[in-house]
Amino acid sequence: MIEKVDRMATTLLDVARRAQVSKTTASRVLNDKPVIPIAAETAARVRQAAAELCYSPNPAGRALASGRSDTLGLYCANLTDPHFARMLKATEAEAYARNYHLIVSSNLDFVLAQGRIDGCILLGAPDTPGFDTLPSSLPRVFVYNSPELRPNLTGWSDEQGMELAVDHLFFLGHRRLVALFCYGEENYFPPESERTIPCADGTLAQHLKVSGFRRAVARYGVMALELWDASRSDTMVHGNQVRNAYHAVKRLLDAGTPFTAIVARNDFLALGALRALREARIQVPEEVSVVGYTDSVHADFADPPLTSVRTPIAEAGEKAVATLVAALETGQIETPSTLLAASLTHRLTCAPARNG
Amino acid sequence: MIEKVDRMATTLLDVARRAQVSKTTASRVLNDKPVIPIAAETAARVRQAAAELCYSPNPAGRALASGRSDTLGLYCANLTDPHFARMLKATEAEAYARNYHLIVSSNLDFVLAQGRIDGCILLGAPDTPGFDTLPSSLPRVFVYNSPELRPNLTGWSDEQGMELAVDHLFFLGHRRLVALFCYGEENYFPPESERTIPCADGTLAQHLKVSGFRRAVARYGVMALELWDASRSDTMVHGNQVRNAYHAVKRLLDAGTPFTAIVARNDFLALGALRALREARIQVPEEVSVVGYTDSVHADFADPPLTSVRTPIAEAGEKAVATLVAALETGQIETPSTLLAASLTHRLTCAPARNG
DNA sequence: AATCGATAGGTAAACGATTATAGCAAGCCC
DNA sequence: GGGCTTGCTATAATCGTTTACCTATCGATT
Repeated sequence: MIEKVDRMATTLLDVARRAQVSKTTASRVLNDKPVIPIAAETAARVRQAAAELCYSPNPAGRALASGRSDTLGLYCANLTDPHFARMLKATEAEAYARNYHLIVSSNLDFVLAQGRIDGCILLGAPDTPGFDTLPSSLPRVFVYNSPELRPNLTGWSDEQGMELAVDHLFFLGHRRLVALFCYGEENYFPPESERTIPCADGTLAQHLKVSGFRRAVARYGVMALELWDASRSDTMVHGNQVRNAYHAVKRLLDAGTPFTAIVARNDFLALGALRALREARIQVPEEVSVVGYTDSVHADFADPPLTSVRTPIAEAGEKAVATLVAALETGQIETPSTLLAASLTHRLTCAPARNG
Repeated sequence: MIEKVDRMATTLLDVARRAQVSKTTASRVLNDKPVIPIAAETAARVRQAAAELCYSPNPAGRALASGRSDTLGLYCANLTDPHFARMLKATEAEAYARNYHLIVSSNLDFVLAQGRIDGCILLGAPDTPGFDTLPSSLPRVFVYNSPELRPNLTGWSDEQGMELAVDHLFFLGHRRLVALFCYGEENYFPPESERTIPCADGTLAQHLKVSGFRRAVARYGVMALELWDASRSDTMVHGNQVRNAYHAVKRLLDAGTPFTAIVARNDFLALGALRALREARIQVPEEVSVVGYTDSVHADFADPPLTSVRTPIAEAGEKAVATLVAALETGQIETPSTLLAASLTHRLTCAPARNG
């Protein structure tokens, strides 16, 4: 049996009594809402009483009366994703800086329960399963990779990110590039219709990266080989991706195909490539340059440390909070959209091409 | 200006009206609390009305009236710690399985605000700064490494974990062990008084690991060398730890000191050791075995994949939820304590000793 | 016919805030 | 001195629930 605990928490009434004023006055002082002027001396008395009693308002009472909770919801299907972890800290800090709280959950119902939050940040595209239950009056920001502006979006373009990688290699003199993607059978080049791979979180896994790579390659007119390895991009078994990429690159080397740089669709594939190169005694970056994608925790501990495209997910989280708060304070439901730029984290796997 | 949005949410009263009963009856049906018998036909009518209106109770109203929120708080100072991420998922799942919600935050005030949660799980020892503000009536579970049972603890012993590593190596025939710790100058052996290194989160960083190592080593009578590298254990600059361990092991090899296995205080130090061994063309595990600690995400992607002591943090999270829920349902404030066992995740860096 | 014990369900008072509205002085003008 | 500001404070309704307590009906028993 759960008993009603006698919490004996100090309430607004306690504060008011101690300060010899009414609840109204106490509330107004503490919320600093000078709709009506309040004598400085009175205000000081209230504040002191609150401090002495260690008063902190009951969130439930406040939410019920005011209709808002000063809380933002952050939904992410997979809380253990390190990519998400990077966003989390920045987002929370930004929310607190703006005097909002943040609820983090992978349970959509919880996040969206009536009145628990004033607005929400959702990792994933608007057509993610479950997002259709969003109350229409709830301000929202979707955070995901998108090549173009969409309603209520704060995101970045993986197309631009991939172009960045190719740009960098091109300017280092590389003219023979290999791209590592994952899909279907090795070296299987999927038809157009198959290139859009939906992820579990509703985002499109890599077709933006593919098109970004191709666009950049076409612009510079460099030679490019796409290696499609056997692991699905949406499998969570990253170890498999490392292994598959290792084998793909190994075979490429055995075949004697000439190339001076590798661009990978994610850091796991890049890790596999590094392993194959090391085994073949090919120096990175002196002989071959490698660029990963995502700038995950693994990039830093690769040997040598991996240069990687950094998706601006932390910045997206901050921006999403700012956007949401602005909307709430102006009473808007629709939020303006933003596209942030991916950047490149330079480590030790890129160098000028030798025979460039 | 924030305006009071006309949320038009369906309320209990709407349900009651539609089902032609009073709020009381509707509430009783929906909460399934048969303190008073209710006609099956009436209950069905209420449930149907609720379903038709997509009713979901307002958490604020419920919390205010009942004095509880069916929500547990999970506090962790650093949400981006991958070690914590591993716990998070399991904890959330366990909470939902028991019909509780989970609020995750690195903001203690938020977690502890009056009435927001019914109980809390706190990562860190009870003497962590800030924990002294916990309301005395709030059931709590501390999750941290402890060598012995303490009040309100759900944890594990790093002493036991370290012994496990030594056990394993001993049974594989290893008799000359090297332990990698981090503190002070390299090869500096700190006096007893300095061995207790408090971490940012209030836990004791490694003295349990040191004593666990020594105890096991003494039991088996094997040769042991402790390498204390220059990086502080509480620095978040893991890259430095990798580098320092690399240099420490490199120097050890250059000096020709004989050993057949390395035990590291964490996976970063083990990564550095692997690097030094590889550079010296020493085969792992054929010539030297290596055991890491924490079983972090990096262990899986090390080359070769690193055998590592797995701290039961995910299990601790689950257990903490179970403990807390049990306490809440019996109206207790104190929670029983549990010590879970660390285990060993076998990968590819351990093999029988050659000259064992 | 009065009483009683179930059973089924309603009334109304909390819970802790916010906030519209009313109230009360004092000062000022004509 | 009546009316109108201006400056402050109090009363009371409200938010959406839960829950202690009360009422009504009905058949069975005294």
